[in-house]
Amino acid sequence: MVTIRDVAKASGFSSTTVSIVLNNAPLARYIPPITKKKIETAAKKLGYRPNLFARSLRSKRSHTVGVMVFDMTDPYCTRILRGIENSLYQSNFLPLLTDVHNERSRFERYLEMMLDRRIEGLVILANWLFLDINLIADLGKSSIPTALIGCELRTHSVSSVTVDNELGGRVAMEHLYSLGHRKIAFIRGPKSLSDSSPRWKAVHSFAHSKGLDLDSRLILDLPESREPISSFDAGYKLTEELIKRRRSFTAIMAFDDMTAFGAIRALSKAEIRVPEQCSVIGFDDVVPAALYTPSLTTVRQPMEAMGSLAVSIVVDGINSVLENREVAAVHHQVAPELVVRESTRSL
Amino acid sequence: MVTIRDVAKASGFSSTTVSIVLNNAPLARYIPPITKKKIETAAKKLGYRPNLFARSLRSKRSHTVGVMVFDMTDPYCTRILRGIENSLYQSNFLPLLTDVHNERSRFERYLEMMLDRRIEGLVILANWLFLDINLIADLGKSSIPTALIGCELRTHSVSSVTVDNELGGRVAMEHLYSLGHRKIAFIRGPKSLSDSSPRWKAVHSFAHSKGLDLDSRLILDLPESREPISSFDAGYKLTEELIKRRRSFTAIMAFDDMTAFGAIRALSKAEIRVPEQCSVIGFDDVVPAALYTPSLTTVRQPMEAMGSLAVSIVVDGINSVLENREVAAVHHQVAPELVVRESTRSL
DNA sequence: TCCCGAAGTTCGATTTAAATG
DNA sequence: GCATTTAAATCGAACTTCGGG
Repeated sequence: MVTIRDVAKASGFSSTTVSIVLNNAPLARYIPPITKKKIETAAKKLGYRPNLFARSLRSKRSHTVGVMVFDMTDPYCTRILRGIENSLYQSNFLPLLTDVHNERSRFERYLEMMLDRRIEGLVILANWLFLDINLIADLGKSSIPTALIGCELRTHSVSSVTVDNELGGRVAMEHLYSLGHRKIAFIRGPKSLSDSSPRWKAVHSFAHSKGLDLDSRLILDLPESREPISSFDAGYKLTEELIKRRRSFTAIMAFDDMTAFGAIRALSKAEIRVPEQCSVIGFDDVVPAALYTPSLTTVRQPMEAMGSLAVSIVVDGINSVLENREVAAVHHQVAPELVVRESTRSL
Repeated sequence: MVTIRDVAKASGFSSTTVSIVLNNAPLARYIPPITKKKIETAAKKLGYRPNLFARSLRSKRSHTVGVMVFDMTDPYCTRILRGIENSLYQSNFLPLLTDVHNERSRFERYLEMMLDRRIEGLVILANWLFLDINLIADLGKSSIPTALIGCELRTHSVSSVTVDNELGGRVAMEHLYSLGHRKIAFIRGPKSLSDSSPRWKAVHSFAHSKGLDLDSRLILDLPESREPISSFDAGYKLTEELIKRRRSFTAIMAFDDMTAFGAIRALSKAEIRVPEQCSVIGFDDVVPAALYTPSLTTVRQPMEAMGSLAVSIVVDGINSVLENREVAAVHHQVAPELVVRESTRSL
């Protein structure tokens, strides 16, 4: 391995000068262009690459940002990760990406590993609240700028990026309503999930504003669970239950796309055609939504943008820390967007 | 930050002794239990965590393995990553995970970043051959144990893990044949992909062995492309083309699951019901395959296992390097497995 | 010789303070 | 004082060498 001393020897200068030139440090303005050129060509010729361990040991910087996701096999994660990765790539930070599998023990162990590697910032993608609030709150104090995607800790000093769930719920309802649907079945999210209640609140107030009353026998709740697949299974079972109740409905509003997929499967089993006999709308717009048959109408979370936003919050935070400025937590809410495909149709 | 010297001071011993005790180095056997205990409790009380930069600088070890995937939004990647991540977690290595987006420039830049961070091993997940063979071959020489998943470089000193595509092709054919299908349409993989030809070879020889002749007007090829979504689009378009030709067929064997999804969509548009009027079989068994309506019959690649296998190859390689033993490239082929679901049915 | 512990060197870079003309 | 360069200290842990009992 070629070291800075090798470059010094080859160029005829001291390692100090080499360091100053190659890093374009403040002192570099005193160094004549000829010297610079010599050093640079020597470095290039030798293929010099600075040892990051040595550099980080001295400078206390790692140029690394930790990224934690709750479950990488969940297509929801995947798309946000794209945004995170892209932004980090552009900011010259390397992501230290870990998958927590919705297990608290993994969360703790990976967090330790990241701290050991001196991450300068942290992005946590966690819509399911499996994580230890206290641990995260500690982070806020630890001078490691942190952003949460998909949930919010208003009380603490941790930034967040979330969708406007209320808007999303309203948009979905407006869509179904405008297509003429009045008898709508609902599969709501689990109560422990912070996304659930604002979506429902919007549905409720929309219905109220239109003088539509909601049939409580057409409202079911997703059970608490942390497996992403389970929301498909639950969607399937709850829709079967819905059909069994023999209350007529012309549309289903599912908590998320996975639930919607389960619902479509159950409808199809019961020989109810989508969208001819029943419309279905999801939430999220995960990748498979566009590939499904029928393709799924859904409320899209701008996932790439959310990832980028979280990164820019964290990177700003890192810069603030470097300049000894105060870092304040920010809370962003982004607007979702209706994507009309084949699974909904007017009556 | 608390350093080893702080622990030394607090426990009343020198930093040497602290280092020996906490690392359980060979010399530790001479040190009396009482000393050890004192040092350990002091370390715990202070919350001492060794600085990895300092440690790595000295020891030349990073306990990090690089992982490169071609596209994280591809569900094929996702599932293999699970296997990789799990095994790495158990081996106490931290993955440095990067997503190359099927771009060569990213591949090169991330490779450099990884090398700079002194990865001890590398796992590359790349079924699409976008990558620079030469760069990878260099890796083989660079004493960084490397494993390729999904393609093979027999000529070079790089290990690999692949599926037995020939077996997979045969299994799929046997399934369709046993259901009574004789007029089968094929959407083959792009020629540049190493998976394509063995699968087709197996189909061909199976047909030959049964005296079945393949109608060339029912055989189409996926175009060359690196977008995962495109295989859905291509599957859709090619199936439309197939229908337009008005040659009757009772089953479609698609190159992979994405292609199969596209085919199902096209069939459904043409009011051809799956599986009642046409069976469809895929390859891979990506997560959405089980969620699709109808759920997809497919040839499953044991993806988690493939990821684990690649990791164990790399970890073995790392250990060999540490003990100055020779590292030989190994080439594993794993057996795929038929998963029968709803998209195929007997005539 | 065996056991225990410490002083000092090393890894490869950055940075401070200082030395030249 | 100014432009140009460098010796030496430093970061935190690991390892080599050595000395005392």
